[in-house]
Amino acid sequence: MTELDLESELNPEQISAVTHGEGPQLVLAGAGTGKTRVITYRVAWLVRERGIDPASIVAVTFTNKAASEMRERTEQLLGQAPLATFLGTFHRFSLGLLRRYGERVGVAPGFVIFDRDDQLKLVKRGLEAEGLAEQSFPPRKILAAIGSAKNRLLDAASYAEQAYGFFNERVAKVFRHYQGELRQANAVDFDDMLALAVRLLREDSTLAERMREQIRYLLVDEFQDTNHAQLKLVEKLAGPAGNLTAVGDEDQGIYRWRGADLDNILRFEKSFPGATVRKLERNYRSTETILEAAGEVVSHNRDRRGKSLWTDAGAGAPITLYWAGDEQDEASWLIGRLQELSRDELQWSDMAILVRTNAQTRALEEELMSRGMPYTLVGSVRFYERAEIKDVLAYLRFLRNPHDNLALERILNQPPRGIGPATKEMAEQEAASSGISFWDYLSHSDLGNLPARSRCALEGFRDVILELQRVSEEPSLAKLVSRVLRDTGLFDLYSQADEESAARRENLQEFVSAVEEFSERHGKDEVASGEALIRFLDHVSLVSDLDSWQVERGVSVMTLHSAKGLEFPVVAVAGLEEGLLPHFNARELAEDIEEERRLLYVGMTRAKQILLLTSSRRRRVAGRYQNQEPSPFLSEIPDRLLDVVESPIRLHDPRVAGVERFFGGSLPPGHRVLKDEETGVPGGVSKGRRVRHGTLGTGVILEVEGEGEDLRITVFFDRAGKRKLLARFAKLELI
DNA sequence: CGGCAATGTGTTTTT
DNA sequence: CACATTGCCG
Repeated sequence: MTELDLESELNPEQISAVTHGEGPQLVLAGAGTGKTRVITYRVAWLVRERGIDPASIVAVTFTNKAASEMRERTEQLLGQAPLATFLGTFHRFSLGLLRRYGERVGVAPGFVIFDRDDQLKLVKRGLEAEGLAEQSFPPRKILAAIGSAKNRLLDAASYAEQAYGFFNERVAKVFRHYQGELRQANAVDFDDMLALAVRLLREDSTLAERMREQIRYLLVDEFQDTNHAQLKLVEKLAGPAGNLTAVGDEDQGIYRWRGADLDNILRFEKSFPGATVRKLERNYRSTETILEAAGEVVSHNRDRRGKSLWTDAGAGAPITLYWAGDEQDEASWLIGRLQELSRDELQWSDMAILVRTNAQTRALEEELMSRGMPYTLVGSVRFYERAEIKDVLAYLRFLRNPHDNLALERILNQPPRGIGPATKEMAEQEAASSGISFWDYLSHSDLGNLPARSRCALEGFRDVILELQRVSEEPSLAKLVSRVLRDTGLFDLYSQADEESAARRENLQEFVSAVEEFSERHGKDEVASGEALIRFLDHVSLVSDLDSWQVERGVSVMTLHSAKGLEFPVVAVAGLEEGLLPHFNARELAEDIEEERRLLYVGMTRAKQILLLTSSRRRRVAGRYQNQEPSPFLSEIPDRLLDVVESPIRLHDPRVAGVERFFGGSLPPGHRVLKDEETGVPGGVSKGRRVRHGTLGTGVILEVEGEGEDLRITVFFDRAGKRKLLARFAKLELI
């Protein structure tokens, strides 16, 4: 057993946070200041030095990955395993509560969790039922409104009460419908998990009291990303004077769009009066240059308490900013640069490329592939969201909960077994006229009223399910899954030799392995298969791709959001352009722009030694080339910290810069860009190009100076000789 | 009923 | 450009 040596392992600020006594404390921990360390040491200290029962400590993190890291490190510190402390996400915690006491808030045991696709389907059905067109009421928008209502702890009824205006009143109707269907299916959505947990604790004060007594110390990580429901949950569990340690950094709040409320951290003392507030400002991760640049950027935000990070790591290398021609050029320079760096002592796994949107990863991936460099793409194609996997999951969900009619709908004719829309419609009618559910009708009626063909198809489906239900009584989850794959014909669906089929087969096999691994880790003998099935389905709903990601193979490519909490010796943030970062959809509200700035801040502060930034003049967006302006955030980085590299392509290859670029994004009236086939050379205003002028005739470009409105072009006209023209006025046509 | 083709559409981040 | 949805035909 190792000694807990705080003095030599922690700095004074960290020590006071770790050894904080009773009452709430907020630890404002800047990027790289060792907040994980504080949490793990605090848990270890409470157990070791204070003799606190580990089971009475609850530590909530934002991702499962963070939780398992903390578990590992804490167990290491204590030299014992496994710890009885709850260490997991808000959602996992809430789900645990609901699995035990859910009946008190209206969810029957065995309820399932609807994913985003299910949610959208419910919204669409609600729209249809209310006679609303998807065009004027985009399902995603409706769903966002419902989600945000739930985050604010409004149920359908109270939402309807306060909904004003045309749009919101319709949302309220869809919301009511949506919630009704959830209940009918005995299902909850993601936001329900939190909202119902809060409701449970509000309505059952005895339970709340018991929980508060049991949880003697509550620790919450990434507090800046908590939403209203999560704050209320924390308040319920800790009590106003409770032993809460909240750790967070308002400069790293990047989940506003998901309901996160920065006020939770900015006005912490309002929720927890008398709280001690500490700051961790000593950074152990990055160089001075990186810290200063990132600090300058984020200092432009208004919504912050403000802190200044420092390090004694020394200045380090300057930040390199590359002005790329287009996204291929960007990828090629960036990855070339990484290749150069790998000749030093750096490994591929020491490097990460961070982007704002998943779409940006394409060009990067192509470049990495073509150079044969090892890389891992994080999170773009989620395993459990692949169609073939969702099919199996739908069967499992339905077996566990026959009220899950979304799952039923999915599997009814998958694989195709002759149950088309017409058959489905008829059977639904029959079920409805008998006043029973669709499945009850299928399993308990003789289907005599249906045409023979439909009847046979439905009976086939019924028999498959009934047989599988028998299998699911047996204890082995893995066996059930393979039976599902075999008996339903799902696996045979992909028996062809083509690549896609093979990939899907592999995925299904991987799924079976995942089930086996899960069963082994969760003691397969102890629980009945039904219980195991619930646990597995919960697990699937709660894990993300990032959770299983390890810095193992190659360069990591991921979104800025996924990068939170990680660090790499070399970090590149690509696509620093207006419209991407800050993102187009976040350009209106000051709060949204500040969040985009924080996103860049998060990205920059992931870097330990080397930070690369790129900004492209041109980018393919939805298949069309678009001219891009540099991100305004770039000008917030002091010049002296930047090494600027200009794409060589721009200097001599007008293909990339493009004529639009020279005209500041739009061509003057009367001008057009000739198609490449028309000129033989891809269009662009550059030296040597021939042009035609309305009155001066044809000529050749000698010089191009200035930009945008000030763009001046010197042309040697065949008839009129040398003339300097302001491109804004002169009607020049490239020929 | 099922598969395919053509058409049209929209583009963020995810526990 | 990629995806989803729609419409058509076997």
